[in-house]
Amino acid sequence: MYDTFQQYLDRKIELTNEEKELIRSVSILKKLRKKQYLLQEGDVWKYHAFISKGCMRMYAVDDKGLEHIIYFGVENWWIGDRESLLNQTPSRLNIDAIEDCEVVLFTDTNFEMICSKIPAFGNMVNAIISKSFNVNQNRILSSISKSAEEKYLDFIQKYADFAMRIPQAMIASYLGIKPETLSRIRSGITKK
Amino acid sequence: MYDTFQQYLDRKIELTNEEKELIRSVSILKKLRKKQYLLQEGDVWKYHAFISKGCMRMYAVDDKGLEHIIYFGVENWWIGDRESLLNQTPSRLNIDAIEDCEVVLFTDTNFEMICSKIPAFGNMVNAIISKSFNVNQNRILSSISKSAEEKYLDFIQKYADFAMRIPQAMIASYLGIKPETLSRIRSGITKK
DNA sequence: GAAATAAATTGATCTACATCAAGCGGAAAA
DNA sequence: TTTTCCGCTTGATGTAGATCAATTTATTTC
Repeated sequence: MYDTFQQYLDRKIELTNEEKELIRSVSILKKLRKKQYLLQEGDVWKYHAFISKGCMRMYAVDDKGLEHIIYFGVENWWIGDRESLLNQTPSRLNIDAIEDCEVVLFTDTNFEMICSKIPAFGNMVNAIISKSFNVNQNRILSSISKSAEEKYLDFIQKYADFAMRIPQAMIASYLGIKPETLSRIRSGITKK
Repeated sequence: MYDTFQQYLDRKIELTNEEKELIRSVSILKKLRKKQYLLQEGDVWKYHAFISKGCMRMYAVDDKGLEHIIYFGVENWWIGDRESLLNQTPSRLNIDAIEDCEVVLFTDTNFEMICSKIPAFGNMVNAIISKSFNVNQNRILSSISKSAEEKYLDFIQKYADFAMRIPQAMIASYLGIKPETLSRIRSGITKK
């Protein structure tokens, strides 16, 4: 279960065996069944979570009870509510498993300890955050400037490797459109 | 001109006089007239920019020539294209001055040097990036889940301190709606 | 492998927002 | 002062996407 994470690390940075062991020693392995929550609205998020297997989503539920997905994560991606973690405030978000999943968790304290003891690790983390920032900025641009069809085409191109693992209704939610609309867009595309 | 930045630093972190001097010694002061570019599409962004006076915007221009504003910055905010900076690729974005502005620039090299020589500064930068990440994530949620009117009300509440300095058409662009629509929303609100 | 449940499609209609176009008021230029 | 421009408003109409509702097609579950 830890293998995927170790391989991920090996691809990103060079570590001594002691460093590897340090990281491993504070890791927490967790399995999640499909539909199981990793984080539930109202709870305070305390971790840094690496997905070693499966597919997850992070979403908010509005006053009308509608779900709005703001993030998907699969193998080798990180997931979590950084806002709740940073401010130690109850999360307004939910994270749950779209498929049976395995995750590697680090408490924030341990994670910070690793970052400071192993600079390469800290740098890797900063790089990931920077990249995520850019991804979000591009998504904002897309959301204010593109049509539903363009957003969908961008999505399946950008996330080609896992897009087919995600139910259409969830993709629609992520794009901010209705499932019916996405269905029509798809049938429109295949006709072309 | 440098005062605003120095005061900003003093509010955020404690520095020795030597450290202050180090930072100051590599700072670049720049004045911008209204409408002047700080970054133009196609150029590679090389800096970290702090706005000490005025109001700026960052935006993309689409194939139809329409501008889409993805960010506003005022006094005490940072601005820049982190994607272009990180990858050293030509920027797809423009940054220009909405009012006459003053900015404090640091080349990326000097900025990294400061971050590593003055850990408190580096930590401050990481905190800013984390916060920006959260801001962007909230904006994504808003954009996929709220009506035009809700987005506008959120905007003027969140950015009450400078919202009135920004032309309505630009606010509309930022929200991903048309100026006519925003005008109608506003007249609808005041009637209530 | 049938029954039950959930996901996706399809049609009819509705609405929020866009588009096109004209006009107004206020600031800047001449 | 007049002229020009620009930001904003207002009206008439168009349209992308939403809503409501009925089926069909997959997936679970027993």
